[in-house]
Amino acid sequence: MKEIYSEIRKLIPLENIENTFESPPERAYGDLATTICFLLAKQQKKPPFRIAEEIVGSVKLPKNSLIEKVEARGGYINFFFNRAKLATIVVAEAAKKTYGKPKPDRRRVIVEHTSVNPNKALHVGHIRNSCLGDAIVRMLKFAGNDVQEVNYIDDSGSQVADIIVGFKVLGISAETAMKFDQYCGNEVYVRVNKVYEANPDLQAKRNEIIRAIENGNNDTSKLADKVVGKILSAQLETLLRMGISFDLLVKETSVLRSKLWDSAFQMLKDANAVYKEAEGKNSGCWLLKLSDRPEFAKLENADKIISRSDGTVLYTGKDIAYAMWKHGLIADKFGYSLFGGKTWITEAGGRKKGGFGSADKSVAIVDVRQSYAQDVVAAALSMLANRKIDYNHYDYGVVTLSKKTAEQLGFEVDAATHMSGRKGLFVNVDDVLGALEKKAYDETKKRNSAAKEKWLRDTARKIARSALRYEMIKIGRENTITFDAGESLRLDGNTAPYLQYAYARSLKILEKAGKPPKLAAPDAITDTESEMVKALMDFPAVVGKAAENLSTQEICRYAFNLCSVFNKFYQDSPVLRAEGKSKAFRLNLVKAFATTVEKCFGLVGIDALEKM
RNA sequence: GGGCCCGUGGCGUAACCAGGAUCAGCGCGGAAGGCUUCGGACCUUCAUGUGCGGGUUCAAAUCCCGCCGGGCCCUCCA
Repeated sequence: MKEIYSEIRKLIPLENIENTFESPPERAYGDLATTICFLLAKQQKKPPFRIAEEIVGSVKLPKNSLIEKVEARGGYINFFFNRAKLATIVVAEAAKKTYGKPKPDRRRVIVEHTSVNPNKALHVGHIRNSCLGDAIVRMLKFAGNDVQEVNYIDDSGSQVADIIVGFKVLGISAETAMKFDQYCGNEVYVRVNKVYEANPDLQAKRNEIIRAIENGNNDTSKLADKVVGKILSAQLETLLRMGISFDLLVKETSVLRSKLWDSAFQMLKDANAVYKEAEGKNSGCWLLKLSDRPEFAKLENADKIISRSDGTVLYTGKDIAYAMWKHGLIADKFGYSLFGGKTWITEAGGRKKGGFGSADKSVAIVDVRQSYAQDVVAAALSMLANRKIDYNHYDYGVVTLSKKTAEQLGFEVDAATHMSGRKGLFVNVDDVLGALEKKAYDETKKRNSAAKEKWLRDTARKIARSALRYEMIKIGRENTITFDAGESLRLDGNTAPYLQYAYARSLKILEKAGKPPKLAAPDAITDTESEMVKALMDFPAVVGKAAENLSTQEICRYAFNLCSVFNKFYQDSPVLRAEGKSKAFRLNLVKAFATTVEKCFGLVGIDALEKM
């Protein structure tokens, strides 16, 4: 690519011209365009088209240049390359492992995602978070960052207490043949909430249980720890089925029991960031001082309660302590132990261990409804540090259920509706994956009737999870997703299987061809070949921009376009039956395609299948 | 009272942040076609669209202001 840009620079020695390149909308307008004349028009007070004409008039093309023609058109300067030469350069570049890799950013980044209350199974809303988070982890790793993938376990909140109420107070059996997270979320939690409605006094019991869990070291807290562990394992099983796992699980009880909160609270007091309310309705509470900050000043009651009048701490308070740990603003008080595989968990009795926390940057994947709470955390950090804290709330829209799907679950609604764990109005990820896997299995078997059962299952599993992941991250993060059980089972059109299929086809060609011959410039180049080259040429810019914005959507869009161009190419340009230079070129083009698609897959978490 | 997000053909989305060249792309659904083919989870063609009103600009889906619809958030829940 550099080669191309430096050629242009030689012709048109203007500053910053590299940043003004874009793809022309139509092939008749050339292969690359610059918008620099529109910028110059403002400075020079001349119409853009005149400047373009002047510049083009002064250009003298050397012989044998990569650039064959330069044209002014409506203020744009369009470059026409020798397409065969350009193709050779691009294909050679794109086949390299390093193609598209940005300059490495070595900073340590903590990405927190999923963070589902450990009292239920993951539903389709939670999985949007996990899919985004895992893709962001992948993108940051690609960019060279040292990434810690963390899941925050809110094991001291009321939702866990509700389950314990069910077991301990209502005497619901803890034995079940169901997957344990589903049993607790679908059955126990819903039942307990029904009892609350009929018998509000029971809620006092819950508050007792919450306090016992916070204090730790008693029968109730031990039971809660055990139940949480079992639910958490079941949740992680679902995530593993999605191809997602963590480096660390941070339990909220650890924030309390390790005294991390106490230290954080003391630091907040020392920094004069909090005060105790002496009178009024908030008497006895500790509040975070936000009223003098411009982003909160307009609120009616700007200051935020972080500690209750009975001395217990609110969620936001614990979140502040946790954020301080993320950024190394506080000493690491956690003990750590292994929680299966390579995943660590914070544990009161665990050992001291360096290497966690103290990141240069953190990204919290949390849905948009918590923007205010996240702003409070960020504000607290800035009050405590004398440097800029790179704390990022990555927000995204929620997932709602379509009218039809809600009705299928037995609820009467007049439109798409929010999910509710309390009411039992939700769709579990396990169920969606199950249905997707079944469908993918049938489709795969149709095409590979002789294949082994194990391979079929494995392939179906990979198709299913890729499809679900892609569905969750291919659209803009600010959009609300309306989940429809029927609609989501599609495996054609703009879906992961479409991409996987294109990839599998390309590998088949390469496999049949044997070792690809050495790349040589073809004598001529067809339109579809040229479109392939153009798509491959766009890769570095797309990845660079997507990594900078942490935009999963841009990678998805690029990958879809690339595969779609490949399918067209595949349709009208035979590779194996081509001859001589053309065959050599096409094979290398296919190879470059496969390599680039693999990178896209790696970035967003789609499985690259050789066969499907 | 304050703040955030969304509004693009029947449905779902892209382009908006960093305004530009064309039929405003694409997928689903609808209509019509394509296997003497390296795998039809594919390809080709057609129909239908920027919520409303102003402003800025040579140029607005994009920026600014005001409406109208929908969703969300703003202290002892998480």
